[in-house]
This record gives sequence, structure tokens and C-alpha cells, in this order.
Amino acid sequence: MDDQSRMLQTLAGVNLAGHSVQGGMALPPPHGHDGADGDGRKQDIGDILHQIMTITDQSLDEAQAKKHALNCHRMKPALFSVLCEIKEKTGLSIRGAQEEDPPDPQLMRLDNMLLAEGVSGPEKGGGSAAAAAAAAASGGSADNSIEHSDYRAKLTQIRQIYHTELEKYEQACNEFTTHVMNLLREQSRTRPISPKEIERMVGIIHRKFSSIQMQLKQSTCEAVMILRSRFLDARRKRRNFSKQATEILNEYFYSHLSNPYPSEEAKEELAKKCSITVSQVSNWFGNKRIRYKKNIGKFQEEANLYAAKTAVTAAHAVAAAVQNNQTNSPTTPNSGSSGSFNLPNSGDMYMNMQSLNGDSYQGSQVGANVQSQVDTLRHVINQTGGYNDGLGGNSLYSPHNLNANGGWQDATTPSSVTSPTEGPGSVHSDTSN
DNA sequence: CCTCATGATTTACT
DNA sequence: AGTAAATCATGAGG
Repeated sequence: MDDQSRMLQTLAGVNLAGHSVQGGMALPPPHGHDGADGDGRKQDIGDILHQIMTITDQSLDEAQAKKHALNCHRMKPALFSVLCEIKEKTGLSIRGAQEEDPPDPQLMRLDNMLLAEGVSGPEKGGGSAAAAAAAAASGGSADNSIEHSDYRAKLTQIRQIYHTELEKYEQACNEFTTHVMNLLREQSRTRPISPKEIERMVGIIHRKFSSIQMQLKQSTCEAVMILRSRFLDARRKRRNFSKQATEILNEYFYSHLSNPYPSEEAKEELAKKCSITVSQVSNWFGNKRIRYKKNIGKFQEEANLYAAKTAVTAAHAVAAAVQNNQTNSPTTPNSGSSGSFNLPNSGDMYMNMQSLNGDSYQGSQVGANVQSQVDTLRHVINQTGGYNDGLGGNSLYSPHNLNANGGWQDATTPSSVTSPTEGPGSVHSDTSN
């Protein structure tokens, strides 16, 4: 105790020497120390410190009286300031390092996720972004609208709970902070509490509350994840495409059997025609290709069926095209329909348009394509109704489209497409019938 | 209930 | 990023 008081005394002396508290020191000393200024002050401060140090040893009444006396002491402001400074310095040296904590990566992750899911962030979102994304992934057809609204409703519920809880915590945090601040301000009249210390205390409170907030965010994220996984599970519940859609897809597939890889535009077009999404079209073609390749025999009948169908459609198209060729200048045939892809039902020559690796055909190529279409028709029409369903090569659709590796022929140089004597996609057979 | 068909997902590859 | 291949999970028909 004595050592401590001596130390404090020294510190007080040192600090007081060069500070604004000097103003206070200029006042006449309380106990009539009229001697040398420096010595008198030191003695004075020493007395006060001694009183402070021994205050706990005294009885309550006595201490109360002393406290009051100290409070009223004219040296009090100066001493208070010094003590604050000492406290500040020792305090800072102790926790200086942990004062500025970096942004918690986990909290950032949670924040990002909540933002992405539309739980936090602007009200308008309301998870619609996430729902829309999920909708796009799930197909976005009308069938899923019920599930989407359900998902959205649940997400909104989570969002509401999250926000009310967050608000509650924030309010509690603010109330508690102001309470503590008032308390500290009040105490600062009797204890050396600097504004910085109050600030630090507020920081501590905020950190405590933010940890609660993090828990809230965590559980909200969990809830969203559960909801999402359930929604994704629901997505798995598949529904067969409509007969019409399957027909359209099959028609395209079998008329492009040499290269059944629709371009992005073709996929979009098919998706529109079938009222499904592009990814569903991709899925369908992926499944179809692999299943066709695995068991060509099984698909033979189907292939022939669609070949006949396509041929009949193509007949109309060719007839129209030929007529068109006769009326138009041979140098610019059919230039009007360039780039568009139409399904056979529309009566257009979509097969030709769509050939050549999905590139839009050039006007000069149309002549050749028309020619090939005519050839195709000659073969196919002759064979209509006469196809066999054997597994061998004597069928309308032969597995010649697949190369030795089991893959489809190189799309960039499909001989069946470029050859003017063979229709696109080898729709016709090798005249085995 | 069983089986097959089929849309969707996952994984690995390029 | 697009695809093949394997697999999952459900729908439909018997």
C-alpha cells in the first residue's frame, strides 16, 4: 500500500508538471502550506492520495464524510484528470491489442448468405430473387408456381422473424448502452472514468450483443437452408412433359440424328415451343442421346415413325421451296427466312435451316439443301410404311451416325449434311427396303 | 407391388 | 460451359 501510494505520488507529480491542471494548482493551498510552491503541492497531492488509499480502511460513515470532503476538494479536478490519464495508459497497454477486432469472416459469410437469400437487405427483394433463381433452375413452368409461392411465403416468414428479432436485440442493446453510459457518467463524478473508457465499455456491450446477433443470423441461415433443401427436394418430383412437347423434341432429335446437339438458339426455340426451360431441353437431349446410344434397337421404331412424320412435313416444305425457287431469282433463294428455325409443323424448312452445325444457313446453300431435301423425300416417301424394326443396318435410322468410339460424328464436318445427295441428319435410309 | 419410362441430379471429363 | 455416363426418384401401367 505504501509503495503504491508513493508510486502514485510520483506519477501524479510528473504528470501534473506539464499539464493544464497547472491552472488548478495556482490556487492557494488548502492547509496553509505557504512555503515553496512545489513542495507544498506535492505534499498536498500526497495527502489526498493517502486519503484515497486509506479510505477503504475506514468505517462507512467516516469514509462517506471523507469522500464528500474529497469531492469538494479544490484539487479534485486536477487529480481526477491525472488518474484518468494513468488509467488510460495502463488500460490501453493491457488491451490495446485486442481493441480493434477485424471483421469476423464467419459473420461476413452469414451476412452475405442472408443477403443472397433475400432475408436481409432491401425489403422489396423479399427472397423473390432467390425464389426466381430456384424457379429458373426448377423449370419455371406454371406447375411449380404453387411450390414457388409456398417457398416465398416461408421465406417471408423467416425474414419477418429475423427482422423483428434483430430489431428487438438492437433496441435492447441501445437501451442497455444508454443505461450503462448514464451510470458511468454518473459515476465519473466520483470515479476517474474518462470518456474514452465509456466508449470502450460501449464497445464491449456492442460486441456482446453482436455475438447474440450472430447466433440469430446463424439460426436464420439454418432455417433458410432447411427450407431450401426441402424446396430442392420438391423440385425432384418430376412431371412428364406433355405429349406435344415430347413430340416436338423427338422430331428435332430424329431429324438431327447425325448431330443431335441443338444450338443455344435452337434450345431456346424448342423450350418456347414445348413450354419448358432451356435447361430442361438440355436435360432431355442429354438423356435422349445417352439412351438412344445405349439401345438403338429399342428406339428404331420411334426413329422411323418420326422420320416418316418429318418426311411428310418436309414434302410440303420442299414443294413450297421449289415453287419459291421457280418464282425467285436463283441467286437469292429464300433469303427472307434466313436464321429462323421453325418446327416442321409450321410448314417451313426448318431442317435445312438448322443444319450445318447450327449456323444459320447462307442463301447460296439453300439450293443444295433443297436438292438434298428432294433426295431425302424420294427415299423416305418410298419407304413410308415399309420400315423394319430390326436391329441391323436395314433400317431407316442406322447407327451409322455414331462413330467407332460410340460418339456422334463430328458436328463440324457431318458428311450427311454437307453432301448434296444426302439430307440433313441422314433422315432417309440407305434404300435397303 | 413391381417394372419400366423418364425427368432431374451428380460426377467426371474435356 | 457443355457433355457423357451413372444414378436417383417419381410417374404410369400392368
